[in-house]
Amino acid sequence: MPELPEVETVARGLAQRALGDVIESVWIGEKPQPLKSSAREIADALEGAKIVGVERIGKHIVVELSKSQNGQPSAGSQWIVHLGMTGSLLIVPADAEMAKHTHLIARLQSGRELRFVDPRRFGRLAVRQIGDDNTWAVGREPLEISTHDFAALFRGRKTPIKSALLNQKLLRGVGNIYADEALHRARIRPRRRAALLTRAELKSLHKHLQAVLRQAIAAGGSSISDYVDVEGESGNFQFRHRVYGRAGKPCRKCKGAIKRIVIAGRSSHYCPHCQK
DNA sequence: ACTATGTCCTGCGAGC
DNA sequence: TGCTCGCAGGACATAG
Repeated sequence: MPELPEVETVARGLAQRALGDVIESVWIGEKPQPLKSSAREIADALEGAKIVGVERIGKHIVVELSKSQNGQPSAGSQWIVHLGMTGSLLIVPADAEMAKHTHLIARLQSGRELRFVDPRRFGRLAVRQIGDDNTWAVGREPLEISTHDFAALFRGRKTPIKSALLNQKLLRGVGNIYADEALHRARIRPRRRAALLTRAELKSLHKHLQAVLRQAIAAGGSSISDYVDVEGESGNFQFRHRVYGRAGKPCRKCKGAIKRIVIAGRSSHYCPHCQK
């Protein structure tokens, strides 16, 4: 499922392949749509707009749009895409077959199409004008936060460290896979109360979280479920998972069995020997 | 203010 | 083989 590294991969791919292209027209599917803004608002913002930037904020892809009306550049807007669990943004030839669960098609001036496909419909699409409230962009970026600020996030929190890592209001972009992987690398059990971690443990967690996210980005993300990048390519980081999805399998460090437990309704994987 | 839990949604795999 | 059932989980709503 798309977490920070996967969303970063998609955003980079989109920037590489679609920057400067113009959206000529937009088709949005019927049925309950995975939309935050209305279909009308989205179509109005996208049609005739040039893609002038793509960035990632947490798990959101932000597509910067620019329109000119009567030669005058109008105020910029942003198309915000959250992939949910199973969403993908794909750039395909216009004659490519339409995949099941395609919810939006943006026809590009270059002749290609940008399509949003999401079987489980946990994904969300929205548009906003520059200057609109951006209260959705809360939380700190895990790859930018200092060790000191990172440690401060967990002060006084009784919740398990695993849950705290998943809380997007604290850190944005960390999901179930990378929370488990970072905790294993930092040798911390997922159920430990966040506030009770030692300074050394928090320092280690900060270091390993950043490292695992960077390695995953370099590997094009983890293709669990149906994650693929804009060209439909899978990532490779799933082969380097040490705990996620490896319940019962031997720990790569100590050979003991990886355990699976449920924390706040989320599956959590760890090594009882290596993690304290 | 914080924490815990239920809900959404569909595909897939286990089990019979 | 063909069916049912439970699980997967990010964000949000709701309850405590």
